[in-house]
Amino acid sequence: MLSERRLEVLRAIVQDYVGTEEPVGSKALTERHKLGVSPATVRNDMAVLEDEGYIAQPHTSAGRIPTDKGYRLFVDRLAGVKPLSSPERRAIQNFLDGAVDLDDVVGRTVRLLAQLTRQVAVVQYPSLTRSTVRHVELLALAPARLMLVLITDTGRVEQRMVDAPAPFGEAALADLRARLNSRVVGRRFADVPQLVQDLPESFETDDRGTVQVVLATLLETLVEETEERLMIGGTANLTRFGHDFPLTIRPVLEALEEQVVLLKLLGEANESGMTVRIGHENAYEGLNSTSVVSVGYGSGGEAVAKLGVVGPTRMDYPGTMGAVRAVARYVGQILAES
Amino acid sequence: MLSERRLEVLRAIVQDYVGTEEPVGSKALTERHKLGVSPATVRNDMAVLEDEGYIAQPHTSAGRIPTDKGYRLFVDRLAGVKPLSSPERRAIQNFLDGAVDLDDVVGRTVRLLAQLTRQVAVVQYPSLTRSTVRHVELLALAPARLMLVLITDTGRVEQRMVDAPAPFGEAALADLRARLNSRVVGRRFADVPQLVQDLPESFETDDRGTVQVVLATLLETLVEETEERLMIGGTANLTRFGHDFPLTIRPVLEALEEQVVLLKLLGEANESGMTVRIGHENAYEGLNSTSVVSVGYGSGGEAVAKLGVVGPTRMDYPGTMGAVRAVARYVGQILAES
DNA sequence: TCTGGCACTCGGGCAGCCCGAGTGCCAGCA
DNA sequence: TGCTGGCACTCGGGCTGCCCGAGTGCCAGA
Repeated sequence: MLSERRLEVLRAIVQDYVGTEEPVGSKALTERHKLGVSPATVRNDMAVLEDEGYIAQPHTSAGRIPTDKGYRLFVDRLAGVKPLSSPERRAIQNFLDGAVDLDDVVGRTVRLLAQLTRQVAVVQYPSLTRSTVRHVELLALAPARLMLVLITDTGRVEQRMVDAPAPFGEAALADLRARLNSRVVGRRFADVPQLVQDLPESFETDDRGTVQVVLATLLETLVEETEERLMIGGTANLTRFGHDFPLTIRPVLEALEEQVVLLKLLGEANESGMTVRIGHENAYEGLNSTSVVSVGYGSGGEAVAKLGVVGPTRMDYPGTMGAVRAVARYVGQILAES
Repeated sequence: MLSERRLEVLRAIVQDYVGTEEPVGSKALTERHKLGVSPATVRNDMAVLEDEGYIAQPHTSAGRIPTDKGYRLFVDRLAGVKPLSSPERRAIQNFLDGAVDLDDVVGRTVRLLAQLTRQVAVVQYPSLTRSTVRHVELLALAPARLMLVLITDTGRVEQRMVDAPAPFGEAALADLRARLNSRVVGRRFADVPQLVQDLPESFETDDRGTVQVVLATLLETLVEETEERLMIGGTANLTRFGHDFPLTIRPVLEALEEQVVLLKLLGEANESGMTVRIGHENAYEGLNSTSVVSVGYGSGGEAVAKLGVVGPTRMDYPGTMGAVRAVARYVGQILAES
């Protein structure tokens, strides 16, 4: 167990290093922080912290920098979440209030988050599986060509073409549309399959095939779209990464293009609370020198999707966590209103 | 007017510099290319080319590199468009054929283009203004809450919420839906405004307000969506930019996030043929050290949108142009089929 | 008009040097 | 026992001076 003062030293190291990007030495520490002890004492503390693996020296005769383990301790025990200032809060609200549709909400959120944190922002679109159905529409573009449109309570719209095995009359179409809606509107997507299971039976033999194809397409859409979409922004902030950055930045850019990786990353995050993954805690190798701060957001009490930021392990955790949390909250509000 | 041989020297310089990324000297040139003259002669030619502004020296006692003007001449007069190999063509077709919807087509296109050219790819979604209407759908989510869904011939779907000033009956809704569709289906978006102009008059006074709001929303959607959407990919290729690249890459990343800038960039491109903008020819300052190769694509003979790549001015122009042209062609085919 | 020769320039890389920040250790003191 | 001041030591970074070689421009001759 580390003494109170040693924790204080660790905190000071993290803060200084985040600020200056340079290894911090014992003397500088005592000058910038009121630790009440001499550099020599700090040196002893640092030696202990290094033994325990919380800090490291890039090379002899250099200051110390925090390790992933050090940041972890800092986040868990030494740092709170820094709330945003009220002007910032107002700015967020104003900015998000102007959104006209879901794409716009997500787009604005991603820009906002990138700007606030000066890092790369990732926002997941509200998930289909947790959403409820607001409406299902079925259009005949040609006698045997239908279009299926799915509208969610979060405003998301998905459409699919359906090629019917046989021409499908306008009456049958209206019938199917009505029955489909009466069964699924307001229900969760996850429950849809069993709700429509027996629908084909109530149709005439001629139409049954088409109904089945339509339902199959609907269910398929639900499954496919479980691979969620997401939007990223603020990649220009990657240039603030560090000196050695051509090596660091490349795998990060690659990771950001792999939506699968990002979704997995966000997916790993805790259901409700905020999650911080530091450096090697990230499963994906390319992100080993980055930290990911993510949190769920949703229209009600329940999270329908996640958002977060990706930045260097050397980041301002309290500030970033504050911004992420605040933005998630406001987006949730906006979604609830629409 | 430059002699044939001097042009040949310029071509050799461009090719070598693109390959090696290093200033090329007279001796190396004569060794790698069969120019049939001595280094001394080449030096004289180089001096002329430099006077004319086609090449430059980073510093005395270094080789020459092409200027923007040099690349321009190279593209205009010295280089053709390099056709893809037939395995490449087959690969493109196979890759694009698997697409399930418009988002997927665009997504695959962007990945494909980035991979083929090893540069940053930009693909614009098919434009609404040049598209035609396939269907307009109108749904009542609540008595005074409507949803307007617009479906284009390219498979794009746009939706908007409409708050009606007064409750709107199911009959009136069906009526409006039918009339709207009979007037605009198959017409170009640009023609829609005047086609629906007199619609409100044929409705009862009670409903007229709502009809007007719906139409207003429809027209607004057309205008708003003239700010097109686009998708980018291959940003990881930016790391291959050059040595000095932290300075170069930042403004490029910023430009790539400014959709407006990109759209303008693509928009400037020629209607039909391929357009190459080299270095300072790009209006946007951040892209002054990049070249943009863009071309229109479309389902018929007509271009409905554009796509292209952004890369360093030092790029393989013939190869890039070949890839861009080929991809545009296949995407056009795919769109025509769907 | 091309060519070979020659003197010149200058950036990059290498070796050597110094400087200073930072360390670990130790003896002394509360 | 724990903190402190002092001291010797280490080592990376930056500066200087140097050389080398690629590349140039010019010129006289074929």
